[in-house]
Amino acid sequence: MTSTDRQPLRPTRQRIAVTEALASFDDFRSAQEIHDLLDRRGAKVGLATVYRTLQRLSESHEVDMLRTEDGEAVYRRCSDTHHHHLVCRECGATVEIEGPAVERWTNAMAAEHGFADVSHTLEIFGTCPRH
Amino acid sequence: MTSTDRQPLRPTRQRIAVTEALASFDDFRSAQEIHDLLDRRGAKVGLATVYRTLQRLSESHEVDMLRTEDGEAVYRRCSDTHHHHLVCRECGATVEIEGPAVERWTNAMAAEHGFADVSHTLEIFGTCPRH
DNA sequence: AGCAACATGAGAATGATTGTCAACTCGGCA
DNA sequence: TGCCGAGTTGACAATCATTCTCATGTTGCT
Ligand SMILES: [Zn+2]
Ligand SMILES: [Zn+2]
Ligand SMILES: [Zn+2]
Ligand SMILES: [Zn+2]
Repeated sequence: MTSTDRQPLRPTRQRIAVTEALASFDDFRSAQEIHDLLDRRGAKVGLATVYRTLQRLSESHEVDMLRTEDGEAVYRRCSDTHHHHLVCRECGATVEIEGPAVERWTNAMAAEHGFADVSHTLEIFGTCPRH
Repeated sequence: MTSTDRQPLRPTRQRIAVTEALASFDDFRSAQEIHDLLDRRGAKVGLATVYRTLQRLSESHEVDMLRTEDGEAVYRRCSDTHHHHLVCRECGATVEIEGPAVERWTNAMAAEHGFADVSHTLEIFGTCPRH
Protein backbone atom coordinates (compact mmCIF):
# COMPACT_ATOMS: atom_id res chain seq x y z
CA MET A 1 0.00 0.00 0.00
CA THR A 2 1.75 3.08 -1.19
CA SER A 3 0.95 6.42 0.34
CA THR A 4 1.00 8.14 -3.04
CA ASP A 5 -2.72 7.81 -3.60
CA ARG A 6 -4.42 11.02 -4.59
CA GLN A 7 -7.85 12.44 -4.74
CA PRO A 8 -9.79 11.65 -7.87
CA LEU A 9 -9.28 14.23 -10.59
CA ARG A 10 -11.90 16.89 -10.89
CA PRO A 11 -13.49 16.81 -14.33
CA THR A 12 -12.46 20.25 -15.43
CA ARG A 13 -12.86 21.54 -18.95
CA GLN A 14 -9.13 21.11 -19.50
CA ARG A 15 -8.98 17.55 -18.29
CA ILE A 16 -11.94 16.57 -20.38
CA ALA A 17 -10.27 18.12 -23.40
CA VAL A 18 -7.07 16.17 -22.79
CA THR A 19 -8.98 12.94 -22.37
CA GLU A 20 -10.86 13.56 -25.59
CA ALA A 21 -7.65 14.32 -27.39
CA LEU A 22 -6.20 11.06 -26.14
CA ALA A 23 -9.21 9.23 -27.50
CA SER A 24 -8.61 10.66 -30.93
CA PHE A 25 -5.32 9.03 -31.83
CA ASP A 26 -3.71 5.67 -31.62
CA ASP A 27 -0.02 6.26 -31.46
CA PHE A 28 2.24 7.53 -28.73
CA ARG A 29 2.49 11.30 -28.63
CA SER A 30 4.41 13.76 -26.56
CA ALA A 31 2.79 16.26 -24.23
CA GLN A 32 3.69 19.01 -26.64
CA GLU A 33 2.14 17.23 -29.60
CA ILE A 34 -1.02 16.72 -27.62
CA HIS A 35 -0.98 20.36 -26.65
CA ASP A 36 -0.66 21.32 -30.31
CA LEU A 37 -3.55 19.05 -31.16
CA LEU A 38 -5.71 20.75 -28.56
CA ASP A 39 -4.69 24.12 -29.92
CA ARG A 40 -5.71 23.18 -33.44
CA ARG A 41 -9.01 21.97 -32.09
CA GLY A 42 -9.53 25.31 -30.45
CA ALA A 43 -9.38 23.97 -26.92
CA LYS A 44 -7.42 26.46 -24.92
CA VAL A 45 -5.39 24.42 -22.43
CA GLY A 46 -2.08 25.56 -21.03
CA LEU A 47 0.96 23.47 -21.76
CA ALA A 48 1.72 23.02 -18.07
CA THR A 49 -1.78 21.71 -17.56
CA VAL A 50 -1.33 19.19 -20.33
CA TYR A 51 1.86 17.99 -18.68
CA ARG A 52 0.22 17.80 -15.28
CA THR A 53 -2.83 16.00 -16.56
CA LEU A 54 -0.89 13.42 -18.52
CA GLN A 55 1.28 12.80 -15.53
CA ARG A 56 -1.62 12.15 -13.24
CA LEU A 57 -3.38 9.98 -15.79
CA SER A 58 -0.31 7.84 -16.24
CA GLU A 59 0.21 7.57 -12.51
CA SER A 60 -3.27 6.15 -12.23
CA HIS A 61 -2.64 3.89 -15.23
CA GLU A 62 -5.33 5.52 -17.31
CA VAL A 63 -2.83 6.20 -20.06
CA ASP A 64 0.40 4.50 -20.99
CA MET A 65 3.60 6.46 -20.84
CA LEU A 66 6.88 5.35 -22.22
CA ARG A 67 10.12 6.98 -23.19
CA THR A 68 11.31 7.17 -26.75
CA GLU A 69 14.85 6.12 -27.42
CA ASP A 70 15.95 9.68 -26.92
CA GLY A 71 14.26 9.99 -23.57
CA GLU A 72 11.15 11.94 -24.40
CA ALA A 73 7.96 10.92 -22.60
CA VAL A 74 5.12 9.94 -24.91
CA TYR A 75 1.55 9.03 -24.04
CA ARG A 76 -1.27 6.96 -25.42
CA ARG A 77 -4.65 5.83 -24.16
CA CYS A 78 -4.57 2.21 -23.12
CA SER A 79 -6.59 -0.83 -22.27
CA ASP A 80 -6.90 -1.73 -18.65
CA THR A 81 -4.99 -4.98 -18.72
CA HIS A 82 -1.26 -5.27 -18.28
CA HIS A 83 0.46 -5.22 -21.66
CA HIS A 84 3.47 -4.03 -23.58
CA HIS A 85 4.08 -2.29 -26.89
CA LEU A 86 5.53 -2.70 -30.30
CA VAL A 87 6.23 0.82 -31.47
CA CYS A 88 7.28 2.16 -34.86
CA ARG A 89 10.28 4.33 -34.41
CA GLU A 90 9.37 6.33 -37.51
CA CYS A 91 5.68 7.06 -37.20
CA GLY A 92 4.76 5.97 -33.70
CA ALA A 93 2.30 3.32 -34.88
CA THR A 94 1.71 1.08 -31.90
CA VAL A 95 0.56 -2.46 -31.30
CA GLU A 96 -0.33 -3.61 -27.82
CA ILE A 97 1.07 -7.02 -27.08
CA GLU A 98 0.67 -9.47 -24.24
CA GLY A 99 2.83 -12.38 -23.28
CA PRO A 100 2.05 -14.56 -20.30
CA ALA A 101 5.35 -16.33 -20.80
CA VAL A 102 7.24 -13.07 -20.44
CA GLU A 103 5.34 -12.19 -17.30
CA ARG A 104 6.19 -15.57 -15.85
CA TRP A 105 9.79 -15.21 -16.85
CA THR A 106 10.28 -11.82 -15.22
CA ASN A 107 8.71 -13.07 -12.02
CA ALA A 108 10.83 -16.19 -12.03
CA MET A 109 14.00 -14.16 -12.54
CA ALA A 110 13.14 -11.84 -9.71
CA ALA A 111 12.27 -14.71 -7.41
CA GLU A 112 15.44 -16.55 -8.27
CA HIS A 113 17.45 -13.60 -7.04
CA GLY A 114 15.28 -12.93 -4.04
CA PHE A 115 13.82 -9.68 -5.31
CA ALA A 116 10.42 -8.66 -4.01
CA ASP A 117 7.82 -6.09 -4.99
CA VAL A 118 8.65 -6.58 -8.64
CA SER A 119 7.67 -4.50 -11.64
CA HIS A 120 9.06 -4.32 -15.14
CA THR A 121 9.19 -2.36 -18.34
CA LEU A 122 9.31 -3.94 -21.78
CA GLU A 123 8.98 -2.15 -25.07
CA ILE A 124 9.85 -3.24 -28.56
CA PHE A 125 10.90 -0.69 -31.15
CA GLY A 126 11.19 -1.16 -34.88
CA THR A 127 9.97 0.20 -38.17
CA CYS A 128 6.48 -0.77 -39.18
CA PRO A 129 5.54 -2.26 -42.56
CA ARG A 130 4.76 1.19 -43.89
CA HIS A 131 8.35 2.33 -43.35
CA MET B 1 22.42 -4.21 -41.39
CA THR B 2 22.43 -0.65 -40.12
CA SER B 3 24.81 1.86 -41.61
CA THR B 4 25.62 3.39 -38.24
CA ASP B 5 28.91 1.57 -37.84
CA ARG B 6 31.81 3.77 -36.90
CA GLN B 7 35.52 3.64 -36.76
CA PRO B 8 36.96 2.12 -33.62
CA LEU B 9 37.54 4.67 -30.91
CA ARG B 10 41.01 6.02 -30.54
CA PRO B 11 42.43 5.23 -27.13
CA THR B 12 42.82 8.78 -25.97
CA ARG B 13 43.66 9.76 -22.42
CA GLN B 14 40.07 10.87 -21.89
CA ARG B 15 38.52 7.69 -23.15
CA ILE B 16 40.82 5.57 -21.09
CA ALA B 17 39.89 7.60 -18.04
CA VAL B 18 36.18 7.14 -18.67
CA THR B 19 36.63 3.42 -19.17
CA GLU B 20 38.59 3.16 -15.93
CA ALA B 21 35.93 5.09 -14.11
CA LEU B 22 33.30 2.71 -15.44
CA ALA B 23 35.32 -0.21 -14.14
CA SER B 24 35.29 1.24 -10.66
CA PHE B 25 31.60 0.99 -9.82
CA ASP B 26 28.82 -1.48 -10.17
CA ASP B 27 25.62 0.51 -10.28
CA PHE B 28 24.12 2.72 -12.94
CA ARG B 29 25.40 6.30 -12.93
CA SER B 30 24.67 9.40 -14.94
CA ALA B 31 27.16 11.10 -17.23
CA GLN B 32 27.43 13.94 -14.77
CA GLU B 33 28.10 11.63 -11.86
CA ILE B 34 30.82 9.93 -13.86
CA HIS B 35 32.24 13.32 -14.75
CA ASP B 36 32.30 14.24 -11.06
CA LEU B 37 34.02 10.96 -10.27
CA LEU B 38 36.71 11.73 -12.83
CA ASP B 39 37.13 15.19 -11.38
CA ARG B 40 37.65 13.83 -7.91
CA ARG B 41 40.22 11.42 -9.27
CA GLY B 42 42.06 14.32 -10.84
CA ALA B 43 41.38 13.23 -14.39
CA LYS B 44 40.59 16.34 -16.35
CA VAL B 45 37.95 15.38 -18.88
CA GLY B 46 35.40 17.76 -20.29
CA LEU B 47 31.75 17.06 -19.58
CA ALA B 48 30.88 17.02 -23.27
CA THR B 49 33.58 14.44 -23.83
CA VAL B 50 32.15 12.26 -21.09
CA TYR B 51 28.75 12.45 -22.75
CA ARG B 52 30.19 11.70 -26.17
CA THR B 53 32.27 8.81 -24.92
CA LEU B 54 29.44 7.18 -23.01
CA GLN B 55 27.22 7.56 -26.01
CA ARG B 56 29.65 5.86 -28.34
CA LEU B 57 30.37 3.13 -25.84
CA SER B 58 26.70 2.39 -25.43
CA GLU B 59 26.13 2.45 -29.17
CA SER B 60 28.78 -0.20 -29.51
CA HIS B 61 27.32 -2.08 -26.58
CA GLU B 62 30.41 -1.72 -24.48
CA VAL B 63 28.36 -0.16 -21.69
CA ASP B 64 24.72 -0.48 -20.76
CA MET B 65 22.53 2.56 -20.78
CA LEU B 66 19.06 2.82 -19.38
CA ARG B 67 16.77 5.59 -18.36
CA THR B 68 15.72 6.26 -14.82
CA GLU B 69 12.08 6.79 -14.06
CA ASP B 70 12.49 10.48 -14.71
CA GLY B 71 14.20 10.03 -18.02
CA GLU B 72 17.82 10.55 -17.13
CA ALA B 73 20.32 8.34 -18.94
CA VAL B 74 22.51 6.22 -16.65
CA TYR B 75 25.41 3.99 -17.57
CA ARG B 76 27.16 0.91 -16.29
CA ARG B 77 29.89 -1.36 -17.60
CA CYS B 78 28.58 -4.63 -18.93
CA SER B 79 29.43 -8.01 -20.28
CA ASP B 80 29.61 -8.38 -24.02
CA THR B 81 26.54 -10.52 -24.52
CA HIS B 82 23.04 -9.19 -24.90
CA HIS B 83 21.27 -9.14 -21.55
CA HIS B 84 18.87 -7.30 -19.31
CA HIS B 85 18.82 -6.15 -15.71
CA LEU B 86 17.22 -6.81 -12.42
CA VAL B 87 17.68 -3.60 -10.48
CA CYS B 88 17.06 -2.91 -6.81
CA ARG B 89 14.91 0.12 -6.56
CA GLU B 90 16.30 0.88 -3.09
CA CYS B 91 20.05 0.53 -3.45
CA GLY B 92 20.66 0.20 -7.15
CA ALA B 93 22.16 -3.28 -6.86
CA THR B 94 22.05 -4.80 -10.32
CA VAL B 95 21.98 -8.34 -11.62
CA GLU B 96 22.48 -9.07 -15.29
CA ILE B 97 20.02 -11.60 -16.62
CA GLU B 98 19.65 -13.43 -19.92
CA GLY B 99 16.68 -15.13 -21.45
CA PRO B 100 16.80 -16.70 -24.88
CA ALA B 101 13.06 -17.29 -24.69
CA VAL B 102 12.39 -13.60 -24.25
CA GLU B 103 14.63 -12.72 -27.15
CA ARG B 104 12.78 -15.18 -29.31
CA TRP B 105 9.47 -13.82 -28.14
CA THR B 106 10.25 -10.20 -28.92
CA ASN B 107 11.52 -11.12 -32.37
CA ALA B 108 8.49 -13.25 -33.05
CA MET B 109 6.16 -10.45 -32.00
CA ALA B 110 7.92 -7.95 -34.22
CA ALA B 111 7.97 -10.35 -37.16
CA GLU B 112 4.33 -11.19 -36.70
CA HIS B 113 3.46 -7.54 -37.18
CA GLY B 114 5.91 -6.92 -39.97
CA PHE B 115 8.26 -4.70 -37.99
CA ALA B 116 11.88 -4.53 -39.09
CA ASP B 117 15.09 -3.26 -37.57
CA VAL B 118 13.92 -4.31 -34.15
CA SER B 119 15.33 -3.47 -30.77
CA HIS B 120 13.88 -3.73 -27.31
CA THR B 121 14.22 -2.62 -23.74
CA LEU B 122 13.46 -4.80 -20.78
CA GLU B 123 14.26 -3.98 -17.20
CA ILE B 124 12.99 -5.53 -14.02
CA PHE B 125 12.76 -3.50 -10.85
CA GLY B 126 12.27 -4.75 -7.33
CA THR B 127 13.80 -4.73 -3.88
CA CYS B 128 16.79 -6.95 -3.36
CA PRO B 129 17.17 -9.46 -0.48
CA ARG B 130 18.99 -6.87 1.58
CA HIS B 131 15.94 -4.60 1.54
C1' DA C 1 -23.58 32.75 -0.91
C1' DG C 2 -19.02 31.52 1.19
C1' DC C 3 -15.04 28.82 2.19
C1' DA C 4 -11.07 25.86 1.44
C1' DA C 5 -8.92 22.83 -1.46
C1' DC C 6 -7.86 22.16 -5.99
C1' DA C 7 -6.68 23.63 -10.65
C1' DT C 8 -4.95 26.75 -14.20
C1' DG C 9 -1.80 29.52 -17.12
C1' DA C 10 1.81 32.65 -18.45
C1' DG C 11 6.17 32.94 -18.04
C1' DA C 12 10.49 32.10 -15.66
C1' DA C 13 13.57 28.62 -14.24
C1' DT C 14 15.74 24.20 -14.36
C1' DG C 15 18.68 20.81 -15.97
C1' DA C 16 20.15 17.26 -18.99
C1' DT C 17 21.93 16.96 -23.34
C1' DT C 18 23.72 18.68 -27.72
C1' DG C 19 25.89 22.01 -30.86
C1' DT C 20 29.82 25.11 -32.08
C1' DC C 21 34.28 25.62 -33.51
C1' DA C 22 39.00 26.75 -32.88
C1' DA C 23 42.81 24.36 -31.02
C1' DC C 24 44.91 19.87 -30.32
C1' DT C 25 46.30 14.82 -31.10
C1' DC C 26 46.67 10.63 -33.52
C1' DG C 27 48.09 7.45 -37.04
C1' DG C 28 50.10 6.74 -41.13
C1' DC C 29 53.40 7.87 -44.60
C1' DA C 30 57.09 10.24 -47.28
C1' DT D 1 61.39 12.72 -38.31
C1' DG D 2 58.12 15.99 -40.23
C1' DC D 3 53.66 16.68 -42.39
C1' DC D 4 48.74 16.06 -43.21
C1' DG D 5 43.99 14.86 -42.89
C1' DA D 6 40.77 12.79 -39.95
C1' DG D 7 39.43 12.22 -35.43
C1' DT D 8 39.06 14.50 -30.74
C1' DT D 9 38.65 17.85 -27.20
C1' DG D 10 36.80 21.51 -24.15
C1' DA D 11 34.77 25.88 -22.89
C1' DC D 12 30.64 27.72 -23.58
C1' DA D 13 26.42 28.71 -25.84
C1' DA D 14 22.19 26.87 -27.29
C1' DT D 15 18.29 23.52 -27.14
C1' DC D 16 14.45 21.82 -25.42
C1' DA D 17 11.55 18.97 -22.54
C1' DT D 18 9.82 19.45 -18.23
C1' DT D 19 8.96 21.75 -13.80
C1' DC D 20 8.23 25.66 -10.86
C1' DT D 21 5.96 30.02 -9.32
C1' DC D 22 2.22 32.22 -7.79
C1' DA D 23 -1.55 35.15 -8.63
C1' DT D 24 -6.06 34.20 -10.16
C1' DG D 25 -10.05 31.23 -11.41
C1' DT D 26 -12.95 26.84 -10.21
C1' DT D 27 -15.06 23.18 -7.92
C1' DG D 28 -17.41 20.64 -4.36
C1' DC D 29 -19.89 21.23 -0.50
C1' DT D 30 -22.63 23.16 3.17
ZN1 LIG E 1 5.73 3.42 -39.05
ZN1 LIG F 1 4.57 -7.29 -18.51
ZN1 LIG G 1 18.87 -3.23 -2.58
ZN1 LIG H 1 16.89 -8.80 -24.89
